[in-house]
Amino acid sequence: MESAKIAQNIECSNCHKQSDDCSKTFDCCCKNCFRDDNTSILQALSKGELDYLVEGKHQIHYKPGETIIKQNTSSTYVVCVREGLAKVYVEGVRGKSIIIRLISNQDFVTGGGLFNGNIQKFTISAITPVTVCLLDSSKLANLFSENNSFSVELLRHHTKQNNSLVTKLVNLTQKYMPGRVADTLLYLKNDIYKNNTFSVPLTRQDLSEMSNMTKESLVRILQQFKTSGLIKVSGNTFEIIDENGLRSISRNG
Amino acid sequence: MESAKIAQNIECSNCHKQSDDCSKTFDCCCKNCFRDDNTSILQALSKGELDYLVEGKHQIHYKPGETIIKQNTSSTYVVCVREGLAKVYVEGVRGKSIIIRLISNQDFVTGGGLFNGNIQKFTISAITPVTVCLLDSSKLANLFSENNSFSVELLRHHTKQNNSLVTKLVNLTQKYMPGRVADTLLYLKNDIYKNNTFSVPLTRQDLSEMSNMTKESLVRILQQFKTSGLIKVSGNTFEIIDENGLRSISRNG
DNA sequence: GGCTAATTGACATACATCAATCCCTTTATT
DNA sequence: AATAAAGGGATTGATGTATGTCAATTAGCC
Repeated sequence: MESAKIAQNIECSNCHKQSDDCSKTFDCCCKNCFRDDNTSILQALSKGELDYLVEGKHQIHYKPGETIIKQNTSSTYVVCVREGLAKVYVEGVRGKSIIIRLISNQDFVTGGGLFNGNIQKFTISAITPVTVCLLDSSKLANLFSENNSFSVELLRHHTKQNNSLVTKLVNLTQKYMPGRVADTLLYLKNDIYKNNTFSVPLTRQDLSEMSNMTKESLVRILQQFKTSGLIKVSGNTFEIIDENGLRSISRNG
Repeated sequence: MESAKIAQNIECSNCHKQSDDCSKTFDCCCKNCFRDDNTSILQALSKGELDYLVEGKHQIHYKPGETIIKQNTSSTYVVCVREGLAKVYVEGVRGKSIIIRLISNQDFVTGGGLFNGNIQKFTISAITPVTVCLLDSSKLANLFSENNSFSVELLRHHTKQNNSLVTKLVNLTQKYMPGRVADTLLYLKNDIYKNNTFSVPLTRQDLSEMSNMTKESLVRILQQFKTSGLIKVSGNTFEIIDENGLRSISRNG
């Protein structure tokens, strides 16, 4: 153990990492926190670069329902979620919305404005109480120019987002409702909660906006899945009984 | 005019540019051709870098209907269209496809595999006879690392594609058929042909796959637009009579 | 006990499907 | 050269169905 050296720092009460930043400010949007996430594109940054990025960041708390980023407005911030759950969605025609994805700890949203006029293409709003870091996107742009492996990571991030949008396009336009609900349930199980049983802070309306249908239709499909023995539902608690069954429904549209 | 110096080169019979490349090989995927396009992301490259990229390129001809890139296969090529019209589409469930966009001269498709395992997320096939350059994507990756303004352009390109996918997602899932057909017609007029009257080499099936509906439905909507005086249609020749009318239909879904 | 969300039912409709006909171009035949 | 046959796309009509809309009821929850 090399903890001797690290232990000189006070452990942050919130994120439980050793950091001079945390120890001084008790502010958990600290450098260590960023580095902790193996999937973060910020991993490619050196300590100095991370210092530069984190300096002057804003750590903000939002209550459920509050808007973090508003679609079609200009914002020079890049959002990085520290705590809680938020939804990224597009406000479409006639008041209908599509939830693109859910974001939680360490998730990173560039919003479509990077190097492109800073106009946000999504609205992001808090579902649970949320803590986010708002990073200055011009700093990100500077790092993009200076650190090549970081820019590769950022491009990869965009490529993946691109591919997931294409998949969503196909799933939402070509599948019947059962297939779309199956996709939503599998997304929650495998990508968000990573557990067969999970309790979601989402309303039926939210779930329907993830599945591109009305809330009434969503409820009906959930009932069908319940009586077919594919899932158990009790309020906001879901249990996936037959994942292969759901997969099959998803495949056949 | 500085044509004296340039005139020492033979003019390429095909692309009508002066170029030693063209003059020797009569191969129109020449460096001059690339530089000619103001919107090309390749503009950010120096002459030497362009040489590096263009060296070893493959210029290939395709007949109508031929597949240039096949979805879900691995390919280390990046496609750059020199001549003709091709469609970029996703093959979805139950044999249905969605045409994402049409590509013609100078258009550039990275396909979703760049820095991401080289698996293509789209199928690209020729509509008219098509000439494309296939560039080695690893060379693109090298240039990405070396030339910062090029990497910025590439990221911007991805960001724009991202935003257009989001728009497509909303349009195709939330609008009624008339709104979707209006979008397709406005796309053809403003983005592809840049003219009120245009003759498309597309079948009704193609148009329907751009609008996410069956070909029968597409035909019916076109009839409605015709009798409403919004457009004139005769075979494959379209004339936009009332663009504002179409815009209004597009907005209201 | 009142508020919002969830559920259920009856009904309306946008859209797909299926089948028939039409139209136009290409190929074969006399 | 004129005509017929063939084939594929375009169009139109009749019908079925997936899904949305509207309204009423029930269930949770500060």
